[in-house]
Amino acid sequence: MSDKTTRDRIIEAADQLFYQQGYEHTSFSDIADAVQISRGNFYYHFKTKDEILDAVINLRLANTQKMLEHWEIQGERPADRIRSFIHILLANRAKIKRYGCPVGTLCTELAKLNHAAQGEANKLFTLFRTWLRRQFTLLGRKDDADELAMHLLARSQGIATLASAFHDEQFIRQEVELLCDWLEQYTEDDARDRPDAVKGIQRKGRRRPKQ
Amino acid sequence: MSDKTTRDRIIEAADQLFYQQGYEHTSFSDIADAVQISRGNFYYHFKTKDEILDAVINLRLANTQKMLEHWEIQGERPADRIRSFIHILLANRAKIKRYGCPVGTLCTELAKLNHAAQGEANKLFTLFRTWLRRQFTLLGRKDDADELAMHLLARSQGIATLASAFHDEQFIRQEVELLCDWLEQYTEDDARDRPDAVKGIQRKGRRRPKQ
DNA sequence: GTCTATACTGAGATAGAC
DNA sequence: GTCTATCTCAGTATAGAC
Repeated sequence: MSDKTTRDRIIEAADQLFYQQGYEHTSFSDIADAVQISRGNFYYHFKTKDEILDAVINLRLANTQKMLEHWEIQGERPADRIRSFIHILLANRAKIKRYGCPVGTLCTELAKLNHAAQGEANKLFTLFRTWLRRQFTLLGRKDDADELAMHLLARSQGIATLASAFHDEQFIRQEVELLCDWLEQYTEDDARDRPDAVKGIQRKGRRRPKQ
Repeated sequence: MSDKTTRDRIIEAADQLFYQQGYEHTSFSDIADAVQISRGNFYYHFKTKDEILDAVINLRLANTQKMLEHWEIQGERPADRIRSFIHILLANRAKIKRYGCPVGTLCTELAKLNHAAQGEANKLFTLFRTWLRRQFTLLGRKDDADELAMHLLARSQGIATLASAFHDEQFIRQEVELLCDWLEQYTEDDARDRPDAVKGIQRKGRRRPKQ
């Protein structure tokens, strides 16, 4: 179909704008301008703003799914896969510093608006949660896999929120290192080789120079 | 002054509404309705929406300052004071579950809007950061007091974000306990008495039943 | 399938009566 | 100090020409 292109371009533009400006603060005109179509034409593709939001969430769900599958294939051991998750904080640090986490900020905004799409947006979190839970289960933590998954998700969210508020990329690096240290204690093989790594999340007296 | 009452009532109503609905999503009518005054009267007290936002932020700054001073007086040891901070997550868990953290969600929203008051709102975070840094310094961690303060702030933010997304109060309890465990390793006196408490943020194999 | 024109709504903001 | 009336403007949404 030829209209598929325009529709997809609208969704992608909305995706970007919702992330950068927030859902409510993004108007039809903003999206129409970005895609270089008229506002009238816009309504041929989407009748309401909620419809666009649904489409954007579905796009994000699909992309996230793909990413998780890619990590699953690429990472041999579960610990490597979890590290892939932790490292998106580094890979996206510039955007996170500017706009926060795309998942967290959307869910937070929709929660305040008490928007009908809240449940859909939260599926993004659930996708990560389920995937992480599986990885921790594979690590032999089947009893507390979900707690660990939620803990890691929460840590990531907090890092994104503060990095954004303080416009501080270095903080992301700092906390990612702490997360990797934290992960080590659950990596059985590594733990056997380096028993002192289990000691704690934060090594006492540690101090890295600002770069 | 007799107008002080009305003005203060406006600020307090705006404070609540900005927290519950978000800044942008709260209209003049919403606030006017809450205070039971007409929109016209409203403009006698505040010329623009930004002015109300400033007033709300200043109110929050003052209240936060008072709370921190209270904790400072009430808590004998720095560790007790830091625990006071951690425990607001529990005390406010119902609201956090529904609306997230008042500081975090406001800063996140203003960042997306690229609003002029961003800097003012971030002072709320700075207030906590500076206070926590001092407590950790008093705990003898002067080299990494700021890192620890930021770490704790980030953990709190993440907890609030996920508790809100998943509407899960139990998660708050769970993570607060982890935070208290984490704090123990920096509590010198406690550490001397219970050397195993330093081992790690999360005790392996631990599993609490859901309550 | 794309465009223009236009209606409707609510929000921010002002003027001026009481 | 409080009110009503009114203005402007942007955002959502629709109808219909091409």
